[in-house]
Amino acid sequence: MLKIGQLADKFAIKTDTLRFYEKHGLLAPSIRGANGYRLYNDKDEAKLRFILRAKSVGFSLNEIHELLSIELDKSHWVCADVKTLVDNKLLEIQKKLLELTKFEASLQSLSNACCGGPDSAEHCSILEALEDPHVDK
Amino acid sequence: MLKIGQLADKFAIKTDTLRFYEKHGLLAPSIRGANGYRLYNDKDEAKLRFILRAKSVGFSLNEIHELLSIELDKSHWVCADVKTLVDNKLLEIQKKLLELTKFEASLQSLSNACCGGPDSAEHCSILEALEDPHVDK
DNA sequence: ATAAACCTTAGAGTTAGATACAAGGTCAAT
DNA sequence: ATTGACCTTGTATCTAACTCTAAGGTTTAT
Repeated sequence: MLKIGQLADKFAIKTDTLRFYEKHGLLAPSIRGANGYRLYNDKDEAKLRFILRAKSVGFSLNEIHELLSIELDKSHWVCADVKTLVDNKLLEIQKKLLELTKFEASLQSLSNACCGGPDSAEHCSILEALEDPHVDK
Repeated sequence: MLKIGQLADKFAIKTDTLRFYEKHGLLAPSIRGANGYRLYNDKDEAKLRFILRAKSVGFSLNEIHELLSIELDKSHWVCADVKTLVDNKLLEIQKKLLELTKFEASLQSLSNACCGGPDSAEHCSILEALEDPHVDK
């Protein structure tokens, strides 16, 4: 049985974060002490590990909520349900990757075009590229 | 001279966005009509184009603010100043790319491990991977 | 002249995920 | 018995970039 501070320390998070997760329906301690203190057992700890691991692969708290409702009632779900969540997330991540890759390419070409030296910025090719009314998007 | 709605339409943004940019010191119309209406001239329009183009390569509004203060007073800056902004942004984008690439790889391997079929989720390898107390991070 | 479409301001709400603060109760050690 | 570390609740704040609402004034077309 761990108190909130002990569990937080164990997973290198803040007590505030645990209360936040509780308020948002992700993880409530199984019991409270007579003094009202939150007490977390091994199952709670496993659930927290699940949450943090899901976070570490990019799931949002809302998505983790969905994952948890499956996790806690596995027999009513099938593999396809779980895989769909993962694949949707994958698509989302890939979309973001695409956008960032475009940003990267644009920035790189701006950077390459600029001398980066002590010359006045009056003819800086970066600024010119951003100004130019002929190039769009 | 364009009214706020006309300029907004021209660039496919909302009038709210233009007021927002004004409030945040990015773009104020050169003049106001006798009725108090905002009136944007060609220079304002060019500035908006600059802002939107900077946004399209990934700069935040704060960063665009910096870029604009250079753009509007070029002679007091040198290429190195501009290039530094671009290169810092580039590093930031690359850092995000790295994180998302890790997410992608993790999700992909979760997805690959799962049959995705109509079998009960009780032995779903995705859930097992997220549960497993032995694998960390 | 009246309705639709436009404009003004100030200020509140949204999303996500915390993070901080205030006012107070509890516990362990000295 | 008192200090300090811990816990409780509720509420507020933060970032970013809008987005929306309210209450009202203006323009344009019919």
